[in-house]
Amino acid sequence: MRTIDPEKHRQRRMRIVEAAVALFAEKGLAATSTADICRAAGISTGNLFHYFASKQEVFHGIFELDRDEWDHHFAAAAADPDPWHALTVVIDRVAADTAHPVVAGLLVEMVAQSHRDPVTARLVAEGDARMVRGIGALVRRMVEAGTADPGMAAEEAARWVLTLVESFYGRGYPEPGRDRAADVATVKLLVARVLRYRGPGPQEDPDDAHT
Amino acid sequence: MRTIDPEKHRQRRMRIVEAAVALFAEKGLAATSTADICRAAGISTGNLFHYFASKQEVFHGIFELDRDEWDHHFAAAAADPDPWHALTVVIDRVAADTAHPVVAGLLVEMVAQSHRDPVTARLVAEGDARMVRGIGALVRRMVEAGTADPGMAAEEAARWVLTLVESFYGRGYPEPGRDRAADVATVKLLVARVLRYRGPGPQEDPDDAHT
DNA sequence: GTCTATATAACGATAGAC
DNA sequence: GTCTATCGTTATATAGAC
Repeated sequence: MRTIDPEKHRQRRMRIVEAAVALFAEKGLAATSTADICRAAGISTGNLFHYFASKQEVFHGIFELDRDEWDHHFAAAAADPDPWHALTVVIDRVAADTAHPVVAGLLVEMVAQSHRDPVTARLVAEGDARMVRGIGALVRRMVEAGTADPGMAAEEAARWVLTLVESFYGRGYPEPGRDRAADVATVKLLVARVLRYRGPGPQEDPDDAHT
Repeated sequence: MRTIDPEKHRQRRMRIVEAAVALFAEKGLAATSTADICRAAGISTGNLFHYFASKQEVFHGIFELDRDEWDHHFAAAAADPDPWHALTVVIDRVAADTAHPVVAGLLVEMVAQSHRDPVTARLVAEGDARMVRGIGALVRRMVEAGTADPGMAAEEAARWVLTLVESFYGRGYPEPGRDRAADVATVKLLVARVLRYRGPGPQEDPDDAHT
């Protein structure tokens, strides 16, 4: 067999993508040069184009990194007997991921590119659909168990949960007064309110009875 | 007096900024050339630099367009005797603004730039602070009137309201199944839940009593 | 104040040696 | 497969005519 390496080629590609991630996050797609990427990846200037036809293709490769990871997470969530607990684990994970400025910067760049590049738009749409599907399955289980009553379709409710969770992306400016752990707790509280969750678990403040 | 035109100069600047808005929204800051902006503004290639020292400065000029407008809106909101009604007007306004793809594209570009340019970060922070202050004042009035009980400080609650409202920015991909009018209604519903609003007005579904 | 012309540098992508 | 060299283009910003 002469066909040399279907796997090694893929690994080389991913190595370039991983080197590009930090640059795209810091400077954006347009302001990052292919020479920058090659330098960060430890390859020579033009060698990138043996693995990708264009700079955009490198950017699109980023989405593959996310995909397998979240498929795995939602498989674990489906195996969790308590759907509310599984949802809090998902929220914690997004919060932990976006605590890295690189991830936060990359996510806003992805969304910005989604507004102008159809391929990126499709990849973002697929990523969102995966999140909505995964969260929606958890919401459905809560509704069927009678612990939540969002008053709308499960996947519709999941989209609004995702909106609250996306507040972790941040706005790019420092917010010294904010405590991330407190924000995570608040998101869980507000998600419970949005889903009208009333099952077991820390869904509302102890001093809930007001006047 | 020889000093010719403090006002005409300002108008010329704003004309250039307005021409640049659509380009920044469509292609992003880095991918938009100053020659593009000059062509759109109807001036010759280098003439832009008589009004702005750099392309970034043109981008920063965009924020001035927003500022006066929202100061005006929140002054009107403060004069509204019903704070919940005033809040729904604010929500309607953001929804209407972001219905334009240009505005939506521009907002995500602003947030993306905020992650890498300190000046933009400050301008975005000031804009957010203005929104939080305005919405927070309305929340405080509801709390004092006893019609809302968010269980947190008014400006903290306002930040979460803003998070829900920002879902109107969109994600850049078409969502054919979505109805914008329905989304606006849902945001108002969820804002009511987040604030635990129980005053007069359409704050919850008629079929609220579940089982 | 507005124009044309251009300095200087860097870009993405390709070609061909090894 | 990886390298060096480079093509052709385009960028921001400036200089100087009018």
